[in-house]
Amino acid sequence: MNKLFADIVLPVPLDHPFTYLVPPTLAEQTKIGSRVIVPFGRKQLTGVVVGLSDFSSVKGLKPIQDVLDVKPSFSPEMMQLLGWIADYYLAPIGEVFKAAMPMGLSVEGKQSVTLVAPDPAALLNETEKKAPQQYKLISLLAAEGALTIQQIRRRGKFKSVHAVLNPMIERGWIRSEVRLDKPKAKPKLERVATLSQTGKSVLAGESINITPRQLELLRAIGERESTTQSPPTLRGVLRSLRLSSSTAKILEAKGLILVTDREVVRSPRFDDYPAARPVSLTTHQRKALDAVLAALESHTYKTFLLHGVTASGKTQVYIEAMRKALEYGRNAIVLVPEISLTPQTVRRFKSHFGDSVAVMHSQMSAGERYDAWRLAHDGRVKIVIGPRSAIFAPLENVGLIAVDEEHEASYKQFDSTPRYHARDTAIVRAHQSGAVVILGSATPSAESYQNVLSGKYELLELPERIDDAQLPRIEVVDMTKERKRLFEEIKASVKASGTPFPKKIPHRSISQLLADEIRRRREKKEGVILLQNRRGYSHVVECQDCGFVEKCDHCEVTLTYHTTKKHLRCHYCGFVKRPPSACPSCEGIEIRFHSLGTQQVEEELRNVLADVKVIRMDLDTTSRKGAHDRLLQQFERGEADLLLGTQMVAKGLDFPRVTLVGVVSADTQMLLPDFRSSERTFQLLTQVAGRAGRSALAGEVVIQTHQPDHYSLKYVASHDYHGFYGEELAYRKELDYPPFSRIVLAEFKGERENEVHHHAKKFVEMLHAENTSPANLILGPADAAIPKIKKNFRKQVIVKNLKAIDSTGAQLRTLLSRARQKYRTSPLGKAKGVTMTIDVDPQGMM
DNA sequence: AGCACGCCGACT
DNA sequence: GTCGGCGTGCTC
Repeated sequence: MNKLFADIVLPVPLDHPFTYLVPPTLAEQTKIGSRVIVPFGRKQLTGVVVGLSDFSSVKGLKPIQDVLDVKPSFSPEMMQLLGWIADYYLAPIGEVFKAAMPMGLSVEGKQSVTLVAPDPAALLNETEKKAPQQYKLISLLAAEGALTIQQIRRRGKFKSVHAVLNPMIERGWIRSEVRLDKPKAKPKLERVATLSQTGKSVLAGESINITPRQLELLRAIGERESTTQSPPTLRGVLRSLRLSSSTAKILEAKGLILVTDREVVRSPRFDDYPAARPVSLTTHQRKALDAVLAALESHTYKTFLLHGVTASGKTQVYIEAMRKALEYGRNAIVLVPEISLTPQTVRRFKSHFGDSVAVMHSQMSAGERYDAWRLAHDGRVKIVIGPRSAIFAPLENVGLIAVDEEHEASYKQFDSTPRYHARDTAIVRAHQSGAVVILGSATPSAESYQNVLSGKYELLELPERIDDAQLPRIEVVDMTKERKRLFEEIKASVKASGTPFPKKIPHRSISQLLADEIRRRREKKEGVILLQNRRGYSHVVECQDCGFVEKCDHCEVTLTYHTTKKHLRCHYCGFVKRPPSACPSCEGIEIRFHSLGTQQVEEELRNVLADVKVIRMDLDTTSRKGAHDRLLQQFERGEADLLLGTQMVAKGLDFPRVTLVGVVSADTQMLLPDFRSSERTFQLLTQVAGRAGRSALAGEVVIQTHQPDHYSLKYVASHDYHGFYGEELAYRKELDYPPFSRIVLAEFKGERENEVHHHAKKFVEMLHAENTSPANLILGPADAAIPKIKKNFRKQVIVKNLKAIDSTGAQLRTLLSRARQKYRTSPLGKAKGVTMTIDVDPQGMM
């Protein structure tokens, strides 16, 4: 039976595929999973065939224009995975496909018109008086040649381009066609030369009419071909013999050589990798590896959570597991957070697996990314390493997926559809291909830890650092006491000198202890890393005397201060409270918002420690390309005493000379109005503490805070991961937060606040109207934690879904897709000025 | 999402 | 009179 119709998904925000006719000439090539070019409206788009059938009830179908793939870009398994993403994350299927394609794999075309009338001058005369619009268009086209509709509209200010254009196209004055844009990435080709049969005979001695230079070239090609086992590039041979291409042309014309194109893989500068030195595993590594190997052997799905303290050698476990997977003839994917995909990391994998590894990186050019994708697609590499999007690597038969630093929020795409989580997608992908997953982290997420407790994952632990390095000693400094001490000092000096008591006690962000410790490292020429996590926008009010912070009665998250309305508000449920004039806990009146940036800390450091050499690393100093690496190298060479920075100094850095890590304020992270703030604090502090004492030198960590009794600090100080998660999970369960519930965040954005609020409120009503399940709790609308960004007001609605009642989340997705459908088809959905986005499993609630 | 069509106010 | 605003509906 002939398959005459193809269902095709297109990169438009519509949930359904479109049906096209399959012309007989393309019937052979049109396969499920292949990219095709189809007319869509007035444009041409690249779509993907997701189904073929011999029947369609839709009338007026258009034919497929062209098929781009010989081998389908998307395997059935990949399409199934993308279908899961579309369904779970409530994303249009076409946009999911687009996200899974490397940039440049899709081609687009726009309608473009040219003047084809034989005598334009006559036409201009004819139209000048009676059809000024036509006159304008003709003169435009006569001057510019071919133009797209968009270009015409921009230059000519026509009311309707088509109204003017169409009659002229009908009369044959103008020709219209859809021109495909140049593809953004193509395989790079080089010309290579091989000897033909006659060529070989000539070299063997057969006489022929040939000049000495031609013979020289022929010999060189034959020689290189036999020594390197592959034909040499024409360019290379010609250049080394100082011959021009004309000589080669003559040889080709005489039929002595064959010149063909060969694909060159653009490889981004990772070619210089050292060969791996054999590594002996620690007993803990060995034990963890053995468990993974056993699972690999059974060829069935299984997920491990590899909890290894900082510098415990998790990567080596991935590497050995990958080696085994490859031995079984299977392929592997390694996911790493964007920021840790450094040349260093890549070289590590390359040194073990050489050219079997392809790297995907967002900083690579479109061509490089395209090549990496094709290497995987064509089966020319066995391993793909990359950030989030590498989970879409077109490898077949994936047997192992390693997700390094699995707790990292950057695995969640939050700024564009589809808002998918790469770690969770990895689990689904592994499930469908019977693969083993290793989730590695020094500070696993609460979600993964809970999955261990419930028996979904198996826990593997690396409790010791390699090379006998010790975990650092951690000290928590109470900044409230520090302030009292300062107060006493001032009092004493006032008494002694008789100067008047200052109106305000100066704010100090560096404690006595931290300053002393920094001085000691300077003397010993050891390195110091200082973390100041700037979160200037978090309008959290904190009592400077006792550290008291107001929390929401219902949500247990920090309340945010709204400058305009002068009140405290919860951005989960909308709860409002008046700000206290005096601290409810200690009756102190020194209540302030903290938001000290790295720059101010740097200034204070210079005051406290004379001529201290500081390298500051934050968005300001690392925005230029390469600045990041340059600063780190300076620090490594010992050109500065101290590296001061935001989050970016917390992760992955490995400087043996660093023996002190200071955290200027743990509170900036801890008091963020987010149910994950404690977890993030624990993770960040554990990670940054891990930068200290990575060699024989013992490390020390100083954490400054106004909340010295907070449980996240307590467990960081004692390196007690299990203790922390015991307490954290109890709190999450109590308040029905993930992992005991699912959360969906619907955000409304727009320039007019009341309009935005109206939309959010209506959406809440629709949710209530559609909801039939007690598993779904609807909260809001409420202001987002950052209520206004770039002129846009932000309101949010939260739906919590209790896993205890709705284990699969099906009821949640049903509710949301129904309510969204209702919203979209209502007048609100079509209104401009307010946009809604839906984020399933959001990582940040800011 | 784009994009075109269509129906209303403010200007030469 | 027209220019240009953005509401509305569609894309196989």
